[in-house]
Amino acid sequence: MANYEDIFKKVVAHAKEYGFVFQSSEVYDGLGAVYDYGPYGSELKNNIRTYWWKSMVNMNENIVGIDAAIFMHPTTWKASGHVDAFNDPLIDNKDSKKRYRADVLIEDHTAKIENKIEKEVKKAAKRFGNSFNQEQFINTNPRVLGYKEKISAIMARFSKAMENDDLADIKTQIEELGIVCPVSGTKNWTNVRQFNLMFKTQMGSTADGANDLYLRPETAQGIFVNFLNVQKTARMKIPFGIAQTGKAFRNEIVARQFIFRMREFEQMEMQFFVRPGEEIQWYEHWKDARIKWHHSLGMGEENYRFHDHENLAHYANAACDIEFKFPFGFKELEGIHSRTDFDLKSHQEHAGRKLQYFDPEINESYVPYVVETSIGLDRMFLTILSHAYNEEKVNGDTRLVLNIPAMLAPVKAAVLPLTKKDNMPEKAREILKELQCDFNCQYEEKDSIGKRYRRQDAIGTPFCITVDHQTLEDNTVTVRDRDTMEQSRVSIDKLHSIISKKVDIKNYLQ
RNA sequence: GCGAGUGUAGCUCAGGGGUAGAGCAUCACCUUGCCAAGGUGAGGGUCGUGGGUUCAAAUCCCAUCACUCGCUCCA
Repeated sequence: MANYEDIFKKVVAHAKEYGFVFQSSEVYDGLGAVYDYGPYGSELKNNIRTYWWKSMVNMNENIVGIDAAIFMHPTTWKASGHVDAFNDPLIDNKDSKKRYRADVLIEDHTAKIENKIEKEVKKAAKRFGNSFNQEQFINTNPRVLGYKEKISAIMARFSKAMENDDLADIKTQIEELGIVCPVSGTKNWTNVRQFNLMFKTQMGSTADGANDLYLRPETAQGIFVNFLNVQKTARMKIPFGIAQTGKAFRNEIVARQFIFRMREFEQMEMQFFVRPGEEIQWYEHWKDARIKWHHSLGMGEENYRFHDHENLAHYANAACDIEFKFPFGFKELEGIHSRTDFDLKSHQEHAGRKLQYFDPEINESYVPYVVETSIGLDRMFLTILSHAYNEEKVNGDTRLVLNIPAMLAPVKAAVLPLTKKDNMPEKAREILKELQCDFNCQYEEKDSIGKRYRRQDAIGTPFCITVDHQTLEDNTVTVRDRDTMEQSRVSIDKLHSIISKKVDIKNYLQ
């Protein structure tokens, strides 16, 4: 395991050293859980996005794309459930290190008092036998009344504190009630804090009169609110899908594992709208289609697995993850969820507008069910980078190579004059010019040829094209393969097709 | 938020009270010319930040910040 961690460390260091990923705002000591993509990183990221887009949107005639804004009407997040689900006041016990929802602690406490009432009732029932009038007892017994008063006093104070955002009072209340941690049994509590999943900001240039907005925590809602727009304008018939890539933001509590978990990240999502009752069949369809997409990259089928969700979210009736074997273990890479009609229905209610589809085949209107595929672009990036990173032994020496799927490689070919003399640089630049238009290429003349090969290996360039003396005579060059290190001599006019053959997306899309 | 660790050159690290070091990398020139590490030279750091102790602090003390790991959290 330590070995895996070492490899992961090396991957992270490599990502920085070779301009793939930098820590955000590094000159200011960094910003937690935020990263920037460098020259090669941004190329790789673009290539991954393009591959996804082509295979999802361009290769499926019933899927179209959109690009929705990051800002959305605040009610969107009420409808999606994000506002309510993440307003919980949280408190930690310093001894057990356990975190609790403050409202749950207080509710548990009142539940205990309720139990006491029940006990009183049972006792009384025994005592009075058949003549026992439970209702009367509860309304008159001084002890029971005392308990009830206690409960309502607690709840009243708690609600008031919540309304006023008086977190300090909630803590005081927990202390005064003598609530102890169920694990450690102590009253050693931290302050009550609220963790917001969503980033809040303001729209409007003046502070007063500005509206609170959120940076979207998921891209899906941009698709749902545009459901009718897209369906009508692109004349889509169910079943059909809407895809989009874009940034999403989450105020997570801590940062871990490099770009695996970021506050600002990019999603590649597709929401597929289907007839109610057919969602599970489509869910299976997309599970299959998506795992095939992953396998198409040739990074080892054994490195992927499905993980079915046991606890389904409020909106889902089936859900699974595709997990990839990262250096730190199998982790979620993509989610496939059958989201039912929850989202569209909820928007329908909150917006007061019908979000329905008239299905001419069955002559009926309904709110479509949705099957979602949602993959993290940054996670996909990490998948590729960590899988591609290899240290090979070559003649007692270590070769560091990124075996990135050729189609995704940031640079497809490097054109290298063997020496800086005898017109070789000029010839090499001629070749570069020829290839540049179709492939991202590099020209390099510094250092020994071997050194240049290794530098290209380190950024995952599939081809190195070397111009030598013979080139000037017969227009042939050597082409060196990244993965095998083998060289072959080919004529310059074959270069285009040799590179194409390996890097064309067509070879990967089935 | 708790606990632990780390912060010295672009990278990896050494140094441990007395005016900053190595290797690699970078740049220039020379040399070589098909798989890294040839030669000569150069640039680059007030040792995370602030304060304290001291004649003197990168070094000791305190605080603080950032990062890493574990816990917590992660529709």
